[in-house]
This record gives sequence, C-alpha cells and structure tokens, in this order.
Amino acid sequence: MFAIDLRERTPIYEQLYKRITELIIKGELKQDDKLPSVRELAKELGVNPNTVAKAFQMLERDKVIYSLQGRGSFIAAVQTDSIKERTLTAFDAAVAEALKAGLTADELILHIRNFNSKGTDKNEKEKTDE
Amino acid sequence: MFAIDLRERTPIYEQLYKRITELIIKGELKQDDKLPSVRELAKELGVNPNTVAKAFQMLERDKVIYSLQGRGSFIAAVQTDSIKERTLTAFDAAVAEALKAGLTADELILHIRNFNSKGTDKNEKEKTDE
DNA sequence: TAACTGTATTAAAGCAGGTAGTACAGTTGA
DNA sequence: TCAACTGTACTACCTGCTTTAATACAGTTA
Repeated sequence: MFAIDLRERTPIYEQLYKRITELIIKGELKQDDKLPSVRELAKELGVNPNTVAKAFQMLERDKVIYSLQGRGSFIAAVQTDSIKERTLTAFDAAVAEALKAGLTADELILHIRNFNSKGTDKNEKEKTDE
Repeated sequence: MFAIDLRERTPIYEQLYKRITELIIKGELKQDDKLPSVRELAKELGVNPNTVAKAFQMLERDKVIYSLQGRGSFIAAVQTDSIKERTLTAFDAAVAEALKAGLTADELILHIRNFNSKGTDKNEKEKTDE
C-alpha cells in the first residue's frame, strides 16, 4: 500500500509524503485512520525509521496527518484542497520551465489531453493490486 | 545574458544548460554563434571554470553546441524540436504527479491558461534587460 | 612564441540523503 | 505496576553529488 521505489533519485521521504497524500486523495485513507508506526513502516519498506519519521513530520507540518506521542500518527481532517494547492504550485514551476523553453500553452494543453487518455487505465488498475 | 541564480537549489551547470537553450529558443543565440570561453564565462558568473565546462559538455553531448579544442564553443545546427522534446519529457513527469495527486486534466489546463496571461509580459521584458 | 582555446585529472570542501544506535517521554493493555 | 508499544530527539557516520582549486596537456591564433 505504501510502496515506494528505492531506485528513484527522489528522496524516500518525499516519495512517502506524496504516496500518503495520494492515498488520501484516492479515498483509501480516511480521516482519523491510523498509519503504521514509524518503526513498522520502516521495516516494511526496508528503510531507516528516521527516514519515515522525516516524512511523517513533513506531513504533520502540512496538516495532512497528526501525530500523538505514544499513540501513533493519524490522518487529519482531509483537506483535499490544500493538497491540490501544493501540487499546483509544483506544477506551476514545470509550466514556467516549459514556457521558457519555447513551448506554447497550446502545446502543453494538447499534451495533457493526450497524456490523459494514456494514463487513465493505469490509475484504475492501481486501485486493486496494492 | 547568461545570468544564473547562485542561491538556487538546482545545480549551476543545470541552470546554465537551460539558460543557453532558452537563449537559442528565443533567437538570441543563432547557429555558429561563438559562446564565451569556459574561463571567461566562469569569471563573469563568479563560478569555477570546471562548472561551466560541465554545462558545455552536457550541451555538446545533447548536440546543442559543438566545441573545438583551441577555438571555442559554438551553437550547433539549431534543433528546436529536440530541445522542446526534452522539456516535454520533464513536463510529462509533472503532469503525472499532478494527476496522481487528484488534479484533473481540466484543472491543469485551466491553470495553464491563467498562467499564460500572467507570464507573457515578463517574457517580453526579459528580452531587453539582460 | 605568447596567449588564448577546450579538456582532463586529482584533491578537497560542503551539503543532503540515508543509516545506525541510543535515549527520552507518552500511551496502552495485561 | 510494568512490559511493550508509540513519537521524538540527538549524535555519529557513510555516501554521492556539486563545487572549488590547482595543475597540466593539446590545439589554435595572431
């Protein structure tokens, strides 16, 4: 469920951060659901507990989860909008880069439309096999 | 003209790579134009010659420039398409991220349209003051 | 030939990501 | 009460990447 890719160049804690927000958006994690403990999840992923703790602390800073010492970490009041907003900020940067590289807004839009037709199937499948 | 931001978290050689492709796309650098020498540009930017050389070597690897030992580095046959293609690959990743985070293609497209109306003026101004 | 060019090499410093181990404080349930 | 869990904090260390530094070598140019 929380699977990440250790061969990726992006930091593990960032992948975990994104993965958990994804699960919330998809509805697989709901408000007040309990997350695995730092140590348990670290063992499951084969990474260091500190790395998981770092992801959890970032998620708590952004009010995506709340952590209670001695009890565990839980999904906060689901704020889909703020998650989307943060994502959109990252997306903005990518758009800016593309425009500077000479691509037009129309080219980007066309690309998104093509992308969408390819990506939908994969999203559907992902719901079952994890 | 080749200004970069030393406070950025992205590597200097990457910034320089992008900057030069930008200048080509904008038409400010044309085929067979001579680039500043590695040492000269390094002095201008206040960075190490090795860092500039690294950027130049990446640009040569991607056929954006060609370098002649003893002579200098020059803009290659301008292949706007391949530059755009590389940029589009990076853009794809950003789109995939956004879709996974629950944003819809329509939301992204709407965002690009708004973004465009904001960004155009800045692009126009940039041509003169560097 | 002097002064420029790109290129290559080695060494060192700085930083971020990740691991490892330990410790402390709060909670839970037997 | 107490063992076993929880999050949190801290130090130390390793690794890889980025950058700097100092040379050195080979080709070009005036």
